Amino acid sequence: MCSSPSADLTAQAKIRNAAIAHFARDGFQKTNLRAIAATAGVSAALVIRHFGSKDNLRSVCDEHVLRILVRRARTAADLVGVRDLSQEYLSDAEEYRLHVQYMVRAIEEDSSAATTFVNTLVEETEQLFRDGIAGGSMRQSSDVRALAVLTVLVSLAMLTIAPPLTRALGFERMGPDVLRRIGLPMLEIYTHGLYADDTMLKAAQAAWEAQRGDDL
Amino acid sequence: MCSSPSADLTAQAKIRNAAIAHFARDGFQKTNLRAIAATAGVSAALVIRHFGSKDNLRSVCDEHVLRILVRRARTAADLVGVRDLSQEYLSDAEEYRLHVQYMVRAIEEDSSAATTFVNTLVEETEQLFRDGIAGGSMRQSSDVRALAVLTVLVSLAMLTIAPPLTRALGFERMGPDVLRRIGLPMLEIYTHGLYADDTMLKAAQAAWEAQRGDDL
DNA sequence: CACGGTGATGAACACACGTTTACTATAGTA
DNA sequence: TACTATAGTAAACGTGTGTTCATCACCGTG
Repeated sequence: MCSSPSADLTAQAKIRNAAIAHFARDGFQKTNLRAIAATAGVSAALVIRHFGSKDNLRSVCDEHVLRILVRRARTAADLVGVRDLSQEYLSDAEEYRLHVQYMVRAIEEDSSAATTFVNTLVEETEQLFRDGIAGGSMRQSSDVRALAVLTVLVSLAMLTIAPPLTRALGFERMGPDVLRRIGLPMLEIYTHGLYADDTMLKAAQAAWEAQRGDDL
Repeated sequence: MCSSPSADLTAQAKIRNAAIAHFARDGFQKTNLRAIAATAGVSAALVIRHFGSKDNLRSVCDEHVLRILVRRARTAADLVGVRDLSQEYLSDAEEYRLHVQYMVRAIEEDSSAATTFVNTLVEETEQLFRDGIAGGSMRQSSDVRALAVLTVLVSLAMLTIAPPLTRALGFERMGPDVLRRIGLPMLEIYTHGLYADDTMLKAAQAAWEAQRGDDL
């Protein structure tokens, strides 16, 4: 694929890829142009020359990653939630992980690309759920849209577990092993649930009803 | 409580509270000392005078928030995952939300306080699960530790849903309404599961087994 | 009153970093 | 060859920001 370290790409592409890597790993703020230029093997001035400004470079990276991920999301929409994302993740580790990481950073910073990406995921997931419910492979839900948002949220959270969480699992760094370890319980919950009965659910429903009464 | 805007606290406390608010809202990098000083109603130099450096100010804030949250986590450990955290969240909105937000930022930046906080939560949750399983209120699990990490992860993710996700739900900003809307599906999943049968689980187990074979 | 010690300040310093500028080199082309 | 466009660079500039410095303004105490 195009994951070759620094092939004979155009300088623009090399800079863009370096920027994506840095933004994904360290965030937009912490990354400085000179670092991007260094990994791209060019001068800092050239970055500006080609992209105008750091902000515009971010926009270009946003669009680039967004296009790749959305295409992938659409083609891979034959399985649900954890399964599709984590399978993708496990299959093409490096590049995919980078792009997902990038997009999560974008979500944290609330860029417009993030909105598009999230909306696509949610839309795709919701449709998947409606089909699954109609087809009988999934349980009925009181709020399919909220369910879709929730599963997207959980999937994204799982794919980018923060270091403290991974260490709590006994791993040093995030990786396929971590995902396998934590994906199984997720699927168990998705198939069997977590509680033995519905007392928690009933209690929460009651509490929230009562509180809604208080509020208004 | 101590949530009075700018009572006759000592200057140190005012600065610390202002710093916590800014760090939680904008992150450590983006907030500058002069902004903190402004909301605290003092000069930037005084911040340094009292705390030595911005980094040390962060450490003090870390410990402060950590102490409060850990105490709260221990006393509130009578319910599980979503329930306890979100109930807490809904009951004492402002301050608690601020502290949770702060800690999530700390987790993102992998500070030592975040590690302590996460470990406490996971430990507490795991014990809760073991008790629940023994007592019959919760289902058996193949990996209780991973389950604990997962539920902590999900709870934290839910409490800090990013703007794009909340907008996908039709809300403008995160708040109690969002939490109620997304908490119910979470509890439904926790009690009934998501899938109608265990084909997904079986398939994933098989796929991961096969892939493990490939890897080694 | 004098006088240290403490809380507080504005101005200046130092550095990091995004950006600009002046300049070089290479290559296609009339 | 001369000209223009393109790709590239090093060095300088300007700004934001963490930090230091010299200096007040108190205030309790001898």
